[in-house]
Amino acid sequence: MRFFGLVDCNSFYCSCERVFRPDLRGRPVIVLSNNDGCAIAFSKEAKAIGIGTMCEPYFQIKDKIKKYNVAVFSSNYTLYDNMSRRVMEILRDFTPRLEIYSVDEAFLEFDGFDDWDLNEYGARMRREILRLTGIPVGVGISKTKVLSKVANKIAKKKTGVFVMKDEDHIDDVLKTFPVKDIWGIGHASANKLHMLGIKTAYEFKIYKDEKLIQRMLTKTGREIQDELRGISCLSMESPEDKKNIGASRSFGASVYSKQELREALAEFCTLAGEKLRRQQSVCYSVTAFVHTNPFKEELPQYYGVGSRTFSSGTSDTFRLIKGCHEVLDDIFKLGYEYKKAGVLLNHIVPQGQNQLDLFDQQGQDNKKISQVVDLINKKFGQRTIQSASCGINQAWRTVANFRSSKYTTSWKEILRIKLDS
DNA sequence: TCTGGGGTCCTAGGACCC
DNA sequence: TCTGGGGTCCTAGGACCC
Repeated sequence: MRFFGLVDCNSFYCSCERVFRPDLRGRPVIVLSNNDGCAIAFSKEAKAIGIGTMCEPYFQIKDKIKKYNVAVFSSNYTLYDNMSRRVMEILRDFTPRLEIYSVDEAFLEFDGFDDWDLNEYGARMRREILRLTGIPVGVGISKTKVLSKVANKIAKKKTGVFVMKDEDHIDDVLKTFPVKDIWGIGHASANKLHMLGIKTAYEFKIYKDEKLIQRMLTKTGREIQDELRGISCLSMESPEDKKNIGASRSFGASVYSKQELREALAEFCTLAGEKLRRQQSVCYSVTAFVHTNPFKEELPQYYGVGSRTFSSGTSDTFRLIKGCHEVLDDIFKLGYEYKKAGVLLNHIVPQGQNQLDLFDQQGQDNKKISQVVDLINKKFGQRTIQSASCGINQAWRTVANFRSSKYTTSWKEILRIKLDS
């Protein structure tokens, strides 16, 4: 018998912050999105006082934050990525098959664990992760990935570990589990199922007209139905190279000039190019976009987008920048208040499969420069060296007023402890 | 004043080919 | 009067995830 486990860190970003700030124990904590725009992570104390709606604008909850003395943080992805890596390394000791699903979640496959007490095994995972990282996690175990997700949600409400093995037990749980909370069933699909009179996961599981489900929810929905029935359709996946790479940001201040958009696009090309080179791929085209603030309905709105194709695959930041700047020449319109811009790299293939351009004998990519730039930035920190076209002052740069330290990745920011004598 | 970012998968429909 | 059929590839858009 094969089982799937899902381990999920509780309020991951908040938990990371709290590891290095034990004084925040018991106090509500939230973490804001880029640009300090809205709240994206909440400790259970924050949820308890009614701050827990994903992407609630920060400015709309400021009163509550003050009233309840909520600790507020800007996102510190350097810290979260590093803490995530530590958690995942511990999980590797518990199964030979681990799929890192996101920064705070992983699937585990248990094949040949029939005689094991999976409840106890899950509890051990929790203890070890908490002991070694300070991060609390929930563990759900069942017959398929979708069911393990269900079990994980139950685990969080209960003791932290929940195992569903036999059919009757699973059905009992599914009878009280809303169909809209199933992994993979979003708003649109839940509404469609409601129209069929399906409200619980159990009703979905036993719904007979599979052809109708296929037509309404596509193959994805059909597979979820089978997964609820204990038939595994979704297998463990290994990390693959990204098929799309993007970099975009909202601006910290309003942007009106082409020059500033040129800087921002150059910066995003730098970020995207680094990601592309890290997976040793090249892209054949780049898309750039700029747009106004859709929330400011009283202002004229504009969304400009365009692409450039390269004669050969590239991962050269400077070529990406040049392409995006050409696009900007096409799409820029004066007189708008721009709020966001971004770049997308398309048609990505492994470096080894790059088709060189017949008429481009010496190659337009300056591989050596990119390599050296990457090396310097890795050794001395991000943006130690970069294209001057990214600008110096960068008035448009995302704001982050409540950023914590890079406790685990920077000697300069390591935690200091004062000892009273 | 102030509203995130980065991905994946699936399908329908158009373009194109023989 | 009457104008095929089958296949592949690509892309845009929808839905969903964390």
